[in-house]
Parts: sequence; C-alpha cells; structure tokens
Amino acid sequence: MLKYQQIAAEIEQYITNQDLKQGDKLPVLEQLMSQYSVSKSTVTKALELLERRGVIFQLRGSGIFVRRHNRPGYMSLFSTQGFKSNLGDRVLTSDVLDVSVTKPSEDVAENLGIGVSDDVYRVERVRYVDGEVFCYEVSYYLKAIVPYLNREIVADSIFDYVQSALGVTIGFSDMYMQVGRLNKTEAGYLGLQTDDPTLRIETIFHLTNGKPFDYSRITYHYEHSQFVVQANGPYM
Amino acid sequence: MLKYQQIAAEIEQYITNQDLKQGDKLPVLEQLMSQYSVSKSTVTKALELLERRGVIFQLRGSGIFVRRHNRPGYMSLFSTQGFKSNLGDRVLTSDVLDVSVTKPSEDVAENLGIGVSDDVYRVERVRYVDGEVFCYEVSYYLKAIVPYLNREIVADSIFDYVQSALGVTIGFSDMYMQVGRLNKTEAGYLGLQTDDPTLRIETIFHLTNGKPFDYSRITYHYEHSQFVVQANGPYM
DNA sequence: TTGATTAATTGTACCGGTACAATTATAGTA
DNA sequence: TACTATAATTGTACCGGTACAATTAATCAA
Repeated sequence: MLKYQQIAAEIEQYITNQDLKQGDKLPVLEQLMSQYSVSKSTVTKALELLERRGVIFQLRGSGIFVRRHNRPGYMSLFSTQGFKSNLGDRVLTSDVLDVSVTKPSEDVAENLGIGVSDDVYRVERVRYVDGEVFCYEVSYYLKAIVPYLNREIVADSIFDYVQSALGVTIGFSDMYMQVGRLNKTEAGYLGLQTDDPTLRIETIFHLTNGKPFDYSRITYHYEHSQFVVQANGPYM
Repeated sequence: MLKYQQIAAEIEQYITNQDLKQGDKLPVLEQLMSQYSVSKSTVTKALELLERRGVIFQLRGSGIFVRRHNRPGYMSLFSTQGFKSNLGDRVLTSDVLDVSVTKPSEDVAENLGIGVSDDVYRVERVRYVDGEVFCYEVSYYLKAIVPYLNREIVADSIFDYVQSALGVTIGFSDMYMQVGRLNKTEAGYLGLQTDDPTLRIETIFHLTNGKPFDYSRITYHYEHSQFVVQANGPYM
C-alpha cells in the first residue's frame, strides 16, 4: 500500500475512533508531517484523497476539518467497489438467478466495446439489504478478463473476487441513471407492482487501461434506495 | 486564474478543437511541460483535475488518453454550478413562482444549520430545457450570505450572480437523492399525474468555510431527466 | 469595549529533483 | 515466425524547498 493511502486510512480511522463530527478540527499539516514522518507533499496527497471522498475539507489559513453528512441510511453513489464497502453494519445478501456464458446482444456488445461473437458472463441477481429487497441486477462481464465465475462467487462480492483473485483493478466507470416504471418481470423480483416507480442505473466499468470489462443494469426498489453524493466545489 | 487551472482549460479546449474521442492519445507529460513552460508538478495537477472531471485518464508507462462518455442527452450530476454550465447548446428557461424573504421551517433550518428566526430567501421555480418541463425547485438561501435577490436574477442563474456579484464561492455540497411519487402540487407544475414517478434531490451547498448557505429541493420530471456520473476507480 | 492594524498561523501553488513501476518497443533466440 | 529477454518510454510516488494568500490571534488606538 502506498504511503499516502496508508496515511489517509489512518487519518480516517482516527476520525472514526475519536468520533469526530462535522467541523471538528484535525491536527495541522506540520504535525501530521512529523507524526507520520513523511514530507509535506505526501500528507497533502493523503488529505486531497480524503477531501475528494468527502471525509474532510481544508481551509487555508485555518486548518483541516471533518466533513460529515448527517443522514443515516443513505448509501454513497460511488460504490465503484460494489456496495459491500458501503453498508456499515447492514447485511447484504443475494439471490443468484443466473450465471452463464453467452453471446452479448447488440446493445450489450456496444456498451462493452466488443463484437457479438465475443463471450461474456451473464449474471442475474436480486439483492437484499437486511433482508429487504434492494435491487434487481443484470450484468455482463467480458470472459476474456473474467474467465471464470460461479454461483458462490457471485453470491458474494464479484468485485472482491475479480480484484483479489484475478488482480484486475477498476480504472473508472460511467454511470447512467434514469427514473422510470417497472415492467412485469422487475416488479415480480422486487415484490412491487408493474408501473411502480424505479431508478435504473447502467454502469460501464473500465479497466485502468480504459477498456470496458463490465456492463451492468441495476433496477432499484424505490422505497429502499436512497443515495448521497458528496461533491466538491467548482473545479475540484 | 491559477496556472494549473489555465492549463487544464487549454488542454480541454484542445480536445474539443481537435475533436478527440475516447482513447485518443494526448501529448506526453514532458511535452506539455515545455509547451506551457511550467514544471512537471503543475502539469500533473492540471491533469489530475481533468481526470477527476472525467475528461482524461492517465496510464503509467503509456500516456494520457481522452475519456468520453458516449450518451448525448445525459446531464452530469455534478452541476454544482447550476445546470447552466452543463447544457451544451440546449436552452434553459425558468418560471419564477416565488422570491421572498421568510423564516425557515424547522427542517429547513436544520438543514441550513441555523435557527428558525434567521432570515432566508425562498425561491420557487419551474425550469425548462428547450421548452420542456425539466424540474420543479424550491430553494432557500441564507440572507446573511445572499442579502438580495429578485425575479430577474432568479430567472437566470442564481449561482452566476452569487459568485460574480457577491464573490461567494461554493466549497462543497451534499446531495441526497431518492425516488418517489409526485404529489398533486408537483404534478401540476410538471404537467404530470399525481403518483407518477419522480426523482427528488435535496442539496445542501456549503461555503468554503464549511457553512451551509443554500438548501434546495428539486423534483425532476422523470421523462426528461437523465444523469451521468463519471466516477474514478477505487480510491479515485 | 469596540474597531482597526499588525503579526502569527496554516494551507496552497509552484518549482525541480530522484527513484521507480507499468507499459511498449526493440533486439535476440529458437 | 513466435517467443523471450532487454531496453526505452512514460506516468506516479515521494522528497524538500520558496513564496504566498486566507484566516485567526494579538496589539494598539479611540
């Protein structure tokens, strides 16, 4: 693990341990430098990271302060890691409906930047948070990148597996969201009525080299899905 | 304007002018250094900025590449600047329903971190994109920060005014989103039926010193609101 | 006490450098 | 040709420094 990531993690841990709240002040830069025995730029980098993640904000001439949003139950939209990292003490479970190797439809191939003759894994799940239906998901993984999947892996976190077992790291992702009404199939899985409201999010996950390797469509249960996005000012 | 912001702007301009697409390669770091006559770290900072905004991605040992999402009509969710900056050639108009100074309700005061006796501006608008109803918005501004508003300012971009005329800069914002059904009032303004689906986003805008100064509730027309979020890998 | 002026604090911009890891190109070998 | 080992390319981590702007604290005058 890189130094600045390590320091960021420790600072975040410190905030948690001390139960610091919005506006509480952290040690000044110079102290953090000597405390962790690194240069100013390394501390700065760790702080930038935490700032981007909405953990702190920095105010020149004043100090470094804790930033906390105050609504429990809202999940961060940046669950690039899957939701697992984001749930706190809530429990995530899954019903696996399908894990199979197929050929992509045209629009799936389009989104993954491949041809319709390339193999993909199709994964279909219903996911629950603390036993309540949370979302219905269909996702496609490039078989060239993810050569093997089974029901056990898929029932847990696919991203954990892909990262730790395959060494595949996500570079970036594009999420497309829109609101609509449930169709019959979706309503069935989510325990709702046809035409009930829903949030649909399509995400294309790219490797660090910019190539897509996962395209997923998630249909959320509108009553159990609340998201928070912590954004940083104009140019950040 | 800071050097690294300036360089970021020029690089972005270059991408636009050359009509570069996803995966196209940019000049290497060293060339950018000499081209703009700045140090490596300044170029790096400019590139980091563009990376966070989803404009490029960098690949060590390989180069700097253009990143483009490929769905027209999707609006970036990070319209911290208001939507104006985000519309391209589409036209944004507003019906101003209310601009008045009032005392906040309890939950508004709570979200703004003030007391119920402090003055706030209440602004109520229906907003249109290319003539189609886009959203219904009610927002509250701390009068201590925004001492004056009128219908003309509000019909245009409030953020433009607040920033350029008052010199107020936004530090960060917390957005809370959820899906639900329209009530009668909202349905009326949006030209939809009661109980139709909708996306609601509450946003609390903070100054650079961390103090909230604007709390807004936006109710989106579900057929005309599509959002894209470009996220950056694990640790961003 | 109040208000203005000055000084101390503290983060940010920018420089220029070394070392290194990931990728890509090249040369060498079978 | 195809595969392997090596070298060149290219961005990232980290160091340590100067100058400066924004905030806050201290000082002084009214």
